[in-house]
Amino acid sequence: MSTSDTNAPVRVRIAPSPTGEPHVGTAYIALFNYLFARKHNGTFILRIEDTDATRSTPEFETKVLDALKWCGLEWSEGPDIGGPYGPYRQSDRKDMYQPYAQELLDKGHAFRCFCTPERLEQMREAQRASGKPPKYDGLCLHLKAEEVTSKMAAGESSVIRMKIPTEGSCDFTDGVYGDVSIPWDSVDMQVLIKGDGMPTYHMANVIDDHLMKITHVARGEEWLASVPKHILLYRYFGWDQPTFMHLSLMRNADKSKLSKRKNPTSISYYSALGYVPEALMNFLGLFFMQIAEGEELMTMAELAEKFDPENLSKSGAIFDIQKLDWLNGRWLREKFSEEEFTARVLTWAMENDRLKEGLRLSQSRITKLGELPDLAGFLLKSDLGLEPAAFAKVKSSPEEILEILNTVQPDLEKIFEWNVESIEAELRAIAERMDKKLKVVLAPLFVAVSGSSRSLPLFDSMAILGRSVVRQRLKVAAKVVASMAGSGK
RNA sequence: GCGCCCAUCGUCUAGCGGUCAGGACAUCGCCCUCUCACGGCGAAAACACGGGUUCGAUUCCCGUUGGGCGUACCA
Repeated sequence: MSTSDTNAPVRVRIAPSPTGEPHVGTAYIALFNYLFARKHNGTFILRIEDTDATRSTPEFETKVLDALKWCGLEWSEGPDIGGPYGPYRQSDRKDMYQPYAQELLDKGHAFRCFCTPERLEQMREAQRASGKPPKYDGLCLHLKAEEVTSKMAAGESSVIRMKIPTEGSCDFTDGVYGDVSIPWDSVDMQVLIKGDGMPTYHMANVIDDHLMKITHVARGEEWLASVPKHILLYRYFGWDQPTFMHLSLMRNADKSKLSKRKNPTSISYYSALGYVPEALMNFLGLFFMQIAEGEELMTMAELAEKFDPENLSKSGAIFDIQKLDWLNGRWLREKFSEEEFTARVLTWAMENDRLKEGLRLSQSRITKLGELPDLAGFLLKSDLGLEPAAFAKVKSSPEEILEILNTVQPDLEKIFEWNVESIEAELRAIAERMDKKLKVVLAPLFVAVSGSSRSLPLFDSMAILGRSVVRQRLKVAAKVVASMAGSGK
């Protein structure tokens, strides 16, 4: 199988999907691509993968772009600045995928499938029950052309699936993992075009990478098992395939894939706490080079210099916040002049209007300016240092507080757009559902979020802090209260 | 369950047949010092297990165990 011309100019991309808070894992993969491009005098591009119309939002897209810019990872082509291979947002490319899907249909490499999600679910359930791997059973594989047209004419919803070889295996060389062999019978007949006409990741990704002349696809290890589908598509289209490089995933302390449930994963969480982007990039960059001995404090330029994509670790590294802390501290005291440091602090305090909003909310609540740190300081603190005593003024029992915290946490995750109104609406709904007065539900939240019962308005505070910081504070509070519940208040 | 992948101090790692298994973070101790940090010095701390191959395995091969990812009309 041919791969891209090794003399072609290097073009790499970061392809985030705007379906949630910008993730440090995205920054990690983006940094790799960015450094790779720099190393090879190549081009680093940004493409928005918003083919999941139900979860993607323009707000998240803006946040992703902002977060990546905050990291200092600048792209040469992207949805915000355009470029010769645009558009760079897959939803804007929707119509481009149809002819390719038709081509596969015409060549017999793909077929229409009219199975309902319900049937597919039942099918998988049955397969699982009988100990077989869940896989499309091929019901629509041999529909006659007339059947397809009549079903289409009848307005039946359909998807397009790709055909997969039944024997042998897909062998390929990964830039990180080396030779990999995956049997075809473990590969499912992947949906290429969804019922809503949008392509799936697999389809859009291959077509866009080809059209955008991407030479190296560097992405998370979670995609390794999908490579056969992608390679097969390149073959079906008769295109050269790029070089694949799968990066081991960053892990939670328990070694599972880094997730917000177990760890703060939002880039905005780290910026809110006062980590500087240089330190975060320095920290993430350390995973892409082998420092046997010597200085680990590095600027982006030094990272690019020492970057070594040839010899990457294949096992996932735990996101070690203590090492990040150490690096961040060193950046603060060694890399910044007094002036630079002061400027950074001011910029940070004003980020997201944190300080400005805090002052606005404080004005009517203080008699002396000196009360500000106590009243609004929680908006700037990285750690509340919460102790059981902080809950003294909350009338509920520790058990009830814990119940409230544990109910609120998952429900706040459901909030689509994080703002004062949506937070208030959700919390009122929770109180109603729990059949408690609003103030009863809110009382422990004031303490969890601000560290005190005397505080700024809760909904505003939560909006200013941002969902990732609030998530973490609720988690910490639950832990503190749980320890009280055990020993009596 | 099935497929793929991974495996050195608590954590990140160096090692690519012969090393007292090196460094960094964290931890602990000492020094510096008006406190706390910073900084300096030092300590403790690892080759998952079992078979091979070899004069010799952390290193190469095979198993076992453990872990991860995937198994969607999500990416």
